[in-house]
Amino acid sequence: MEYQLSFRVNEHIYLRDPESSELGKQIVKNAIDLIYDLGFEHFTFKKLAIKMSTTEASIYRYFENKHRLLLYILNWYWSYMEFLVDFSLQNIQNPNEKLAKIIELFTQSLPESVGKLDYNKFLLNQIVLSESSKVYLIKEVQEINTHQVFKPYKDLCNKISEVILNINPTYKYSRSLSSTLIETAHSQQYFSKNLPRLTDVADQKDESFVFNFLYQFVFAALKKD
Amino acid sequence: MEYQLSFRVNEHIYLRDPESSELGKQIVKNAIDLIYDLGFEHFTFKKLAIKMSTTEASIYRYFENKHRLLLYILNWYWSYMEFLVDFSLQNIQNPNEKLAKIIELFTQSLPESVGKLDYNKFLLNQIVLSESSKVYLIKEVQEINTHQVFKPYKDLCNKISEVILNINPTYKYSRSLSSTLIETAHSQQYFSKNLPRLTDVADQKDESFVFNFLYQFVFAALKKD
DNA sequence: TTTAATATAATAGTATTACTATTGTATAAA
DNA sequence: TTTATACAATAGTAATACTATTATATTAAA
Repeated sequence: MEYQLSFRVNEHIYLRDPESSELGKQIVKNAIDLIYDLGFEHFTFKKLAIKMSTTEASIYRYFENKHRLLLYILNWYWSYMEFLVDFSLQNIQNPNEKLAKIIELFTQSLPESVGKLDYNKFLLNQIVLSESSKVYLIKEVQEINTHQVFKPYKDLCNKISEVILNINPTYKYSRSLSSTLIETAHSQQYFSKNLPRLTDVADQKDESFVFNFLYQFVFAALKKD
Repeated sequence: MEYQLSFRVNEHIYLRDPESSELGKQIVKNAIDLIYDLGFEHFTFKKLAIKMSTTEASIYRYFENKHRLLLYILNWYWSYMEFLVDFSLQNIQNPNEKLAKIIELFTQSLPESVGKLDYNKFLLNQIVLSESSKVYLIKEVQEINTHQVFKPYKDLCNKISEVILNINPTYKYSRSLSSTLIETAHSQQYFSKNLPRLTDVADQKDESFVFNFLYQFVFAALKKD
């Protein structure tokens, strides 16, 4: 049995739903490839249009600007990760095991086995590591936040935070620890690869380093005295 | 007694040393103000030139592009923070107290009492919160890293990592914990202000929230079993 | 089955941004 | 007094971001 995964994305993010047409889907798919190749700063709608043999103006009918397109991809990623958390925690009762599983999801490559995506999981994961914080580290953050465009991120943190409170109901920083878990998973993976002296990774190919680091400090933080 | 603080910045970052002329100093000082006002994405050399009543071309004689200018400011910030760590740990013997002091430095407003700067400490601190990660989350990171442009950040982490190893000599992640401390201090302060649902902050004006959160988890991570 | 309405994307622009080659002027050295 | 050279301004070009308008295809109505 093979199934396709798809998520509804907040309609304030796009001008026209990219899921509603073949061109729209291709825009998102090709954008992931091209942002991976060029980095977000060098990525432009013109280059994307050339890659897809369409025109800039056609892409502008779907997204106001490249930031919105990145935000769309991240909303998609956060929704997907929340699904993956739900999916992976099925039939696990022990909350400690649950949290360990969550840390694994954010530090290892995304599982190929769980559902089929329209997008390349590896590339999606890579651009999340380098580009995700650029969707909220902007002057307009407060303004676009009123349109709930970060809701999937907050929902994801909430879900993790529930598991945390299950382990230690008196812990006062369950949401901050959740967002720190996610942000640190990303930054330490990025540092391991690009600025390893900011980490203690021995072998840059070692996928388990960030898992081990996060596992140690997240569980230490939750230990009751 | 009042003294002026100044740091040597890696010469690969600029075309002409901004410390070497009045115009150069003004470029950096005004850039901090304008990046704070507009955000890095909307900041351009043209706007900076108009603000300073000079020309774009004159600014280009100092910095190759706006990213290099931001990198210059961050190098300055990292050097300043390393100085502040050194300064603040004087006469503290207890390594636990030392680390508490370090967390305080990264989570409270920068102390006005320590030395005079050419730059506005408050604005410098604010743009670090929102813009600092943009200096390394770029496609060219590996290439510019070969010129040691991130050395002040690595030195700063090393210094913190020494204090950590003083507390727990067998802890295996002293550098990762240091970079996580700094990155988390920044991201949680940013979230507290702009996306509070990603944190557990009660009152957005509460400066001690991020300190308390970080203090709890850093010391928990270092506890020996 | 013809006409009208709608949806879609392409053409063809403009304004802004990023960057550079060249020129002009002031100061210092020969 | 002439010659360097240091510096910043003028005056550009190329790329990027964005938009108004037009063309075409499809669907719906008469």
